[in-house]
Amino acid sequence: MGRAPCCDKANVKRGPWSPEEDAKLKEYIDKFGTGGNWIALPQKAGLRRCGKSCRLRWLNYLRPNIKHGDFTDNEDRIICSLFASIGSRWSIIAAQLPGRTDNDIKNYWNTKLKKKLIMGMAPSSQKNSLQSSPFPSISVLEPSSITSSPSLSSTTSSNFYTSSTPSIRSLSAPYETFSSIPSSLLISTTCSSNLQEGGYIGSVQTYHQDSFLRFGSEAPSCSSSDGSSTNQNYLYNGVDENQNIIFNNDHANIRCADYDQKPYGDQNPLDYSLEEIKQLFSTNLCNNSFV
DNA sequence: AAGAGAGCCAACCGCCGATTG
DNA sequence: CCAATCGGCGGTTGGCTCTCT
Repeated sequence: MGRAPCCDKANVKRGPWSPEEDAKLKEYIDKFGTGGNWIALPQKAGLRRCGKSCRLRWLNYLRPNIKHGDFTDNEDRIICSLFASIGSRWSIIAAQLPGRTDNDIKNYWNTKLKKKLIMGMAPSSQKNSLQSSPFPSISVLEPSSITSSPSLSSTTSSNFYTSSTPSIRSLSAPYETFSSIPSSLLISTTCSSNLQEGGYIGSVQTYHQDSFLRFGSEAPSCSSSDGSSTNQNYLYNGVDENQNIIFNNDHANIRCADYDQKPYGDQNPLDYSLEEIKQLFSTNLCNNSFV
């Protein structure tokens, strides 16, 4: 037997919201907040709506800073990579895309992105990679591509997949292999580095069961307001503003944390070499020898 | 121009886990 | 400890719009 309905369906309005209802709901929440009780909210706000309907309307449409409209290539990449690693956990995926709702992402995936992938139509800059593999691969840029541009995000926002740029090398990233690693072990991972080449590696995000494993800092800051930047900044934070891991010389200082247990921003950055990152995404990962 | 089909997306449904009394 | 309640989530649906024939 299912649970009782949350409201009297006979006495609540259903279907699309009118501008007047939107205004009422928004005005009420702006003034009083949700009060932690969606069920009681519609009555207080003077709405003949189910509390769940109010909640959905607020979260998916009325809430401030909601982003509507086309998804960017970068957002495509994040969705693809997270879907490959955790599946249809839309709320978790949405949490990585500020301004996007789980419903939006779900709709976008079901109506567009899935077809893009099936048809081999990756985000425009990454077609080559996805035509050969359902999983994104990691690209590594040579140091010159990092330091030569004041706007890191504009030059590297498309580096999650193989690129046709000659200076970019790609690494295969079989995301499903992460599931074999106990997330608790990953927190204390340490690596040394001997690599002589520099580079830049795409953002790395994955999950282990309910735990979110992430590399990089939560609020990376690698550029000053005038657009200038330094390698030192990159090294310190480990990632750029797009959560991409920065490699320079033979090191990348990145954070690695269990999202559910401790914010990754609280973890000390650890040194990883390019080789070690490669191993992260290759067979060593499957064998747990990374830890 | 009109009908059919496809695409899109807001909203609903029902289940699950957490919380509360 | 247990049942009731609620918030949150993912899957699904229905209706509107767009495109094609």
